[in-house]
Parts: sequence; structure tokens; C-alpha cells
Amino acid sequence: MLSTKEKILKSSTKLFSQYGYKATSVRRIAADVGIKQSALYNHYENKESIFLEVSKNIFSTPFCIEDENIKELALKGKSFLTKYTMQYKLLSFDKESENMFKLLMIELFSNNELREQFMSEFNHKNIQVLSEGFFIMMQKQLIKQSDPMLMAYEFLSTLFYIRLQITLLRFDNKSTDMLSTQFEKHVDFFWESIKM
Amino acid sequence: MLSTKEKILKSSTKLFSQYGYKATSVRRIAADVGIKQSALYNHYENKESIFLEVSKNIFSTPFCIEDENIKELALKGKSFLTKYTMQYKLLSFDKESENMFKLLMIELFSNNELREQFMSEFNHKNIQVLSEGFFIMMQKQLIKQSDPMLMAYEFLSTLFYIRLQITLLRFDNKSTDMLSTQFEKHVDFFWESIKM
DNA sequence: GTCTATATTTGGATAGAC
DNA sequence: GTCTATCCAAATATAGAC
Repeated sequence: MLSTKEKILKSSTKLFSQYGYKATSVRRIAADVGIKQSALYNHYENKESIFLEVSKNIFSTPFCIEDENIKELALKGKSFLTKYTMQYKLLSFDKESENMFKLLMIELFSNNELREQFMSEFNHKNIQVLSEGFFIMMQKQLIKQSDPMLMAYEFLSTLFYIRLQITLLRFDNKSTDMLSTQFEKHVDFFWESIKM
Repeated sequence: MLSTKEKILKSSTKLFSQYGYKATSVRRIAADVGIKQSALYNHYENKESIFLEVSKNIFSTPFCIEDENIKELALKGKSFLTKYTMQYKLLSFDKESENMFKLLMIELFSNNELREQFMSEFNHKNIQVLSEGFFIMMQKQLIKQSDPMLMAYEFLSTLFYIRLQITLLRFDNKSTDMLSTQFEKHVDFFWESIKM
């Protein structure tokens, strides 16, 4: 059994990630929770503070792989890319992460903070981890010599594009069959391109 | 000298592509044009019809290269990719196209029609043209044997990601120096990966 | 074709009874 | 903590004078 406050968070997460901040009214959130609009204010100061609570979860769910034992992983070459990509794929199809990604995309051009976080948390962080991996592989002569950062950028951009497409298709309740193996194909294609 | 109707279109294009549909009020459009809000209704039936006029231009400006003489171009190998990418780069930095791209991104999850058009006009059309080019290059043994569609997807996704980043940076009036040569690097990297 | 004035709706937020 | 009632602001849209 969820507390009212938890119900509000759940409902608002659902609605914000479907319609965005502006297009989601507090009345609608209240209706979804099953209470009157005014009762919301016993739990949150205002609409903004509800959104803040929701948006906290956007980057708490990892957008990229944890760089725990990246060094050991990178030594294995292709397995590193596979593992990285499979974690990314999991996120892309996980309902919770999907909503957070959707919300991020919807608010990307309206919310300065989210935009900054997208650049740092998603882009830079992923590029950093990946390029570290590629750098190690180059040292170990597993892959061709090149710019690790560029390689990371090339690899990541496709992951992002697949995820965006999946999110769009699922938003319309369309089938993602055509994209379900795209991640694996990407790893295969990319590895063939860079391997020694 | 622009007619009032043209001024409305110009102002609303600017504002819609900056704040999106919901967050742009007709008052603000009117203020930007320099007339009173009610006067807008002498030129457009309602807010929706203004947006419709604006959004017509999203896909009229080409989002992808014209496939005019793609066969001849593809025979030249790398030049095909270079030319394709440079056209794409031009669009990314063109003020008009940039606004249309921004508007598309902002409304992607709110507007069903735009979402459909993004999938067909941007994704499918580009994939088709590119894969046709790659297919020809494979036949002529200019590049390695692979799935032309997959190759097209891999190539396009990075173009899209660069464009998105450029758009985000310019939205915040930040420098795009770091990304200005990314398109060229992408072509170089990709060509090295696929060439025979 | 533009203006002032106004109708109408919607949405965020508060007051006070229970 | 929830409800009803209400306030206030903002936004779309219309009516009618000039």
C-alpha cells in the first residue's frame, strides 16, 4: 500500500513523462491519484516541487554503465562493447528508465538544468567511459589506432539514436521488433570496423 | 516590407521554435508582431492554424539530401559521403533549418503528425538514399560487403547526434567550436571503416 | 484591419469546515 | 489529510466601435 505522497509521485511521473511539465495540470495529477486538487498541497508545496522530485530520478537511474572495472573489461575487447551495449539496451526497454528518458527528451529545450545534465551526465560521462575503454584496447593492440574520443562519440551516437527510435515507437504503442536486434548489429558492425 | 500575415508567420516561427506550442501564447506572438492580440484573428482562425502554417515548413526545407543523381555520386565513393554530410552540415548551421529542427524536437512527443513525419521524412528517407548509395559502392567493390541498410543506419545516427548537440549548444548561445569539424571527422572515420 | 472591452476557460493556489 | 468553495492569473477567443 502506497502513501498518498508516493501515489502522487507515481502519478505525476507517469503524466509528466507523457505530456511534459506544462501540459500536465495539477488537477489531472490529483484526479489520477484519486484525490481533490487542493489535497496535493498537503504533500507538496507546489507543482514545481512535484516536478523536482520526479526529475531527481532522471539521472539517478544510470544513463551509462558504471565504470567499476572498466580496465579489466576493456582488455576483453569486443565483450566490453557488448556488455556496455546490453546494459544500455536494458535501460532502453526498462519501463522506468524509458519514462525518464521520455521526460528528458520532452523537457530538453524547456528546462535549462535538464539540458545541462544531459550534456554532462549522458554525453560527457558516456564518452569518457567509452574512450577510456578504447584507449586501453588501442594500447593492447586489440583495435586500430585512432582518436579514442572520436571512436567513443561514433559508438555512442548510434546507441542514442536507437534508443530515441525505440522510445518514439513505444510512445505510440508500435512494435519495436525491427529495432530489437539493432543494438547487437551495431556492436558487430562497429567491432568489425575497428578491430585489428 | 512584409504584410501583417507574413510578420505573424515570422514571429510565430521564432517563438514556437523557441518555446514550443503550448508555452507560446498568442499574446506574445501579437506583441512580437507589434499588434494587439485580437488583431491576429483577422489573419488566422486560431492559434492552431498559425502553428499548422509554421509546421508546414519543417519538412519542406529538406531534411536530407535530394536523391537526384545519387547513382553517379555513389560511384565516387567517399565523395558521396562527404557531399551528403556537407549538405547535412549546412542544414545544421542554417538559421531557418535550425529553427525547424528545434521545433521538431520540442514537439516530437506532443504532436503525433510531426512524430510520424520524423520517422518517414527524416529517418526512412535518409536511410533509403544512403543505403542505395552504399549498395552501389558494394557492387563496385569500393567498400566491404555488408548490409547497406545497417550501414546507412550507422552513418545517419551520428549525423543526427551531432546535429542535436549543435542545436542544444546554440540554444544556449554556447560555442559549437568543438563540434564544427565533427562532421568531417565522422566521414573520415566511417570511410576508413568501410573502404576496401 | 486594428483597436478596446469582454466573455470564457483553464490552471495554480489558498481558506476554512470537517 | 481531505473536502468544498473561492480567488487570482493567464490565456484563447469574440463583439463591436473606429
